[in-house]
Amino acid sequence: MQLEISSFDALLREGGKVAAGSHGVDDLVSVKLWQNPCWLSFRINFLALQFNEPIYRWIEKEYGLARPEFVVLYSLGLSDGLTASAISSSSGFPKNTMSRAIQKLIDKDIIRREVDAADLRSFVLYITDEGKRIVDRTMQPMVEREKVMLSGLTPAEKLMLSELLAKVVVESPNWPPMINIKENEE
Amino acid sequence: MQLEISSFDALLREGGKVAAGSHGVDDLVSVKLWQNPCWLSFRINFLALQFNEPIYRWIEKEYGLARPEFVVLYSLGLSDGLTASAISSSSGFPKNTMSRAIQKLIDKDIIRREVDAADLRSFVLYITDEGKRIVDRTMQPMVEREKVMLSGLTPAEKLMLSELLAKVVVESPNWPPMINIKENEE
DNA sequence: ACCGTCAAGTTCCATACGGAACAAAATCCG
DNA sequence: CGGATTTTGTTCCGTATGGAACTTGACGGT
Repeated sequence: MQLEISSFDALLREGGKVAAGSHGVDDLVSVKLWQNPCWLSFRINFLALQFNEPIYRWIEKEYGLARPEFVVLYSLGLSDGLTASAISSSSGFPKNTMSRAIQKLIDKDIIRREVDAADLRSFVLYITDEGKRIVDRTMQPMVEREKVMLSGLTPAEKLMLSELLAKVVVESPNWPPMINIKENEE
Repeated sequence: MQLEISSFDALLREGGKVAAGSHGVDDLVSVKLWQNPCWLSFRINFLALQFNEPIYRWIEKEYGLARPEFVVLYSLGLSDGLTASAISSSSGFPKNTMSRAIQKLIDKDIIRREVDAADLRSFVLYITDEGKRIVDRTMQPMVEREKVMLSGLTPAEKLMLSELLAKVVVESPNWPPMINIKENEE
């Protein structure tokens, strides 16, 4: 078990530790931040949670839409006329979950569905006026939440973060699909 | 509805677009990347998914541990002797989910529980040798997965990303708690 | 020392979730 | 063409999930 950690890896995971200090942050969070071989996944997951939890809770309360439903709606808000499978694959939710969400949205008259003449299996989804109204209303708090989350960064830092995250996302199709991992039991 | 988007906001969300191109990336992903007022949350959630989905699927298959169980185990691996509530609050899982996960881990002899003499309500959790073994075995693929995800960045960029994410996490206690959002219906 | 409040964990329960099997249509290919 | 294979979306069903109520112990104030 040569767990030999390169000093660059250590540098990576402790990146910015000195400058930051451990202000109000929870003890365990501190450990997961600075003494964690998997710094990336922790930070990403933590931040995703900090965004999702309050936002989706609020959307549920305010508009009665569960997360999968809102994902559909939001996607159509960005690009009207999508199919269920497109939304499913871009969001990571399984297609049966999307199917149910779509059904509920149709029942609520938030989206509309038309058979695709070119492919009789699939449907094209469109956002209704009611749907647009909801998207408009929810956009503000979401953008606001992001703004709050980024408020500790300078404009230059925000830009840098945006670029770096985008770069990683763009690279994602090239990643090996995490095949069964090396079965090397030595 | 003055939706006036500042040009800096536009710059932010399109950060790095030119350099990146839209190689193999899915159409909708592309839209969500570059034409999305909520660039941060999309990118964060997308990347979290890219890490979590394969890793937790593999851990489940290989060691029979569901995600909440593994979160407990991993936390104890980083810092032995925690309480359930500490793990719950640092991970974002509700405490009843943690409670069940802990029960299962105890049954499987992966962790151990002792009453805290100082506070008879709470228990202190310890990882067993079996638990340590599992953590050791899972660490490698997780670190590997992160390495793959970051493979498109230069060392300097990785360091920058690490620092920026850490900085945002450290700031999180200072964020306003997303109180009911402004109820300003004008 | 006592009572109201709070915090740690557990249990209960309705519901959402996601894997798997499925039907129907498109596509591939000899 | 015509059968095998893939793709789209739905249905079925066992299980995990998380809100709420609950139990027990700690704590703070008078």
